[in-house]
Amino acid sequence: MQKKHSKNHPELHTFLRGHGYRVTTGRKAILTVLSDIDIHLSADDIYQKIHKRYPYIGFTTIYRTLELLERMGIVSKLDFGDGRARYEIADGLTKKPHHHHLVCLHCRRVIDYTDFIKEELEFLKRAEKGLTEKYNFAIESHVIQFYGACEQCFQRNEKHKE
Amino acid sequence: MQKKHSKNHPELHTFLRGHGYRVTTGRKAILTVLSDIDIHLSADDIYQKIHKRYPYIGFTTIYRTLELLERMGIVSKLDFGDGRARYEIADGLTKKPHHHHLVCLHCRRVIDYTDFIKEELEFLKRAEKGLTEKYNFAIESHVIQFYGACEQCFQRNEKHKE
DNA sequence: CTAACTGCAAATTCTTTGCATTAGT
DNA sequence: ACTAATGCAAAGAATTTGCAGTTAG
Repeated sequence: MQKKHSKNHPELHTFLRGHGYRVTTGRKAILTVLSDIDIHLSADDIYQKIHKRYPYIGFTTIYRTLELLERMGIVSKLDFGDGRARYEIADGLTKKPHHHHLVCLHCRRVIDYTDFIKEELEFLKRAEKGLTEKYNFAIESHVIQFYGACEQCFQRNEKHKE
Repeated sequence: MQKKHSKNHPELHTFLRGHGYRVTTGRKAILTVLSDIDIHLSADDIYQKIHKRYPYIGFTTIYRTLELLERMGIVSKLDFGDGRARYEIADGLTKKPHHHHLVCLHCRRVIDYTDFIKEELEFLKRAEKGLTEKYNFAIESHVIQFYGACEQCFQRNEKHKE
């Protein structure tokens, strides 16, 4: 159960110091939670997780840290359409492969999936090339997301129809 | 310049009455703005547009109407990542072909594009089929969106580097 | 030491809600 | 007339900001 926060993220240290930022307890703690959980977390999720061990870290620090980490490309900000942002370790900085999200509109559960990435990449490559040429738009990122009903919610709904 | 609000949306009348809802001035006005502009508008955009002619229509009505129209599949709610929702006439209820959005992260401009829809459909068809089978997830909608730098912002940025 | 960072509380912004009143049908 | 719909003002929720005190390097 014990973590080694101090030495956990040598990259973080490099990243931050390299840009003149300081490596603080709060920043390490926040990154550690994100790494350990390794799934999209809201600011509040992070607050809850950290609060036990670091009661003095407030939302201000969390939001400011997330903004910083996002700016540095270490975390990605996600939106699942429920009015609160989620954050996860950026693609490429985790062992997890590139993935996307299936968002259940009924129970708000989110399923990560890593399938069809090859097809997706093919489509993206073409689209990005074409859009860049046609609109002179330099694509930096994309969002591909599916919304619908997860198995449980779908079944529950089917039952109601009977 | 003159509009014929009253007879503008026979479909709306059918839709609403068919579900026991009433056809009110506010609802007609809001749908009319969305149809006339035919581009993603925020609640505030809509408020500004109709406020001149219908000063008594407030945000409450706008939000409630948009929610209703969305629930009925007449308008789509969009998210461009800037913390405020946009709304546009749903695909299929407008003459415009299926489209997606390029969002400039720097000036927040949004470009509609209708290219690569065939490739996209192919990819989506496969992905949806596969995801439905693998996760028993009933896909209802999807979001495909590109973020980046529009021509102007990109050039401005390049200049700074020199 | 000193600039970057933080917590706190207050402010902002978008959106939602309760309730008395108004207006479709 | 009977209810759905509305306006108003107030509440909510997520996020941001000003500022004075704290801490990393």
